[in-house]
Amino acid sequence: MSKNTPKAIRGTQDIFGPDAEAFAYVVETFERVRKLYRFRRIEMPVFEKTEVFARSLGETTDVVSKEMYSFEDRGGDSLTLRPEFTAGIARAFLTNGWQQHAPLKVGTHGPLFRYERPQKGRYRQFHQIDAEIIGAAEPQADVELLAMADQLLKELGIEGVTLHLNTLGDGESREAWRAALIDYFRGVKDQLSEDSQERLEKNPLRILDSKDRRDQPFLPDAPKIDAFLSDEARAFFEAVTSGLDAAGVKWVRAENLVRGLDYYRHTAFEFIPEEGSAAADALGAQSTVLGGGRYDGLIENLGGAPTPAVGWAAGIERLAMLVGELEAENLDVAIIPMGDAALALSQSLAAELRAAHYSVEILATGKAKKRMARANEAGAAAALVIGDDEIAEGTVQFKDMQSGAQSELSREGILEPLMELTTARDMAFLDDEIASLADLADE
RNA sequence: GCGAUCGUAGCUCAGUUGGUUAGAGCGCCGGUUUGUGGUACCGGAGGUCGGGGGUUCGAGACCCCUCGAUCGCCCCA
Repeated sequence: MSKNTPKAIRGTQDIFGPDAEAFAYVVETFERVRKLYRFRRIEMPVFEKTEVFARSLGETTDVVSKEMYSFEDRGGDSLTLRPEFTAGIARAFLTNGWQQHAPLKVGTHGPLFRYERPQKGRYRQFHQIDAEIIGAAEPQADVELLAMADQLLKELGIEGVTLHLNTLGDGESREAWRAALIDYFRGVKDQLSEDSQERLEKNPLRILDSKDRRDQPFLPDAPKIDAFLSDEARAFFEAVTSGLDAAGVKWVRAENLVRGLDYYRHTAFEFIPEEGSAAADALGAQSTVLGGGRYDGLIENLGGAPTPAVGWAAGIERLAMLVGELEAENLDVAIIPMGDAALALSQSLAAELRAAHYSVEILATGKAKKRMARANEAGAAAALVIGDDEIAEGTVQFKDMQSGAQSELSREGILEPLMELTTARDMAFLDDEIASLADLADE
């Protein structure tokens, strides 16, 4: 590589091959599950006015105070590359009058940007899938959203990840709890870690999350949210948990789980790999694979009418790491033309076969030996060799790549054996799928 | 933003206390059949040792800076 060659920007990635297949698999699976739950697809701009995020997430959060890609456009407006989806969706809900569709279930995916120190599973341009229910105050919405997340992870074949669930209560419960936490931690302030001393002012809830050994002794006796929950908030949380049980979604209570963004109320959750599991290993220090909660105050914050909402987002790269590397699907037909006349014929043949929904690759360059090897490499079910002799006869050499058997068939005659070969291959694949689904059902 | 480790062919790595033309495996290209694969054998291409500066008679190996990756903290999906 020449030293003049430009390099990629720090924290961005170029994804190719098995990793890209895994990435696409995550998105495709999300799209499929999304439809099962009848979430509508939306597309969102990648940038917004800076205030959309500043007001939504909270000025003092790390995301807003030091991680946003903000810039002035030529008109002098301060714009920001979206660091998350929810704020922009809430803004769209208001500016487009989507109230008329409430309760609105929507899903999307795409790139997000955060100026952070890159690490495994943490990038400056990263990608998320996202699901939101806006305008639904009932716990049923939380349950449905979590059931969808749970099913998504199962469909992706991800194991060893569990739902950690907490409630932050309604606005009043949360404030009362927050005040009690500040009181409690202020009493032992000089014994806390430097980080937590700072958190005491900025975001006391986060102290509960601390991994610092100096903070640990004070955590068990810290005030619990449960003591501050209003009757409504308690009833709400009970409805969520019993709904999850009924839906067959496994969860554990995580009293210390809080979320970093200011807009969360009531339900807060994260799917986290179990300690020591392969999943935990694959993710390194980035433990949360999917997270979210209820944000009843957000839309009001942006100047709208009070509107309840719940949502979650999941990192596509992180999910892809848990999925592991995937191979591209096998090729159906490799066409190997020998000579110019044969090339022209292969192009029309390829068009016909592709119209019939067979995947086709024309291998027109290199020696026959090399091309056959490439057909094999691509996992072709069949190879069609065409040369001057075949053109004269109106035939093709049809080779079953599995058995190696080759026969000369009329051009029209290839469809039937081709269908036999590909369905045999697909049936074998389906048998495996059914077997693994049966295993899943047994659990 | 803080602390630590690392950076040699496309990939995974080896390069002894600094010393002549920097190596291996896999991959790639070619040959052993001028139109045929998965094995075997033979041959070949490919690296300004992340970049810049310094120490030295001499540096891939030592020092400094820089860029990047990885690990932990922080944060978060």
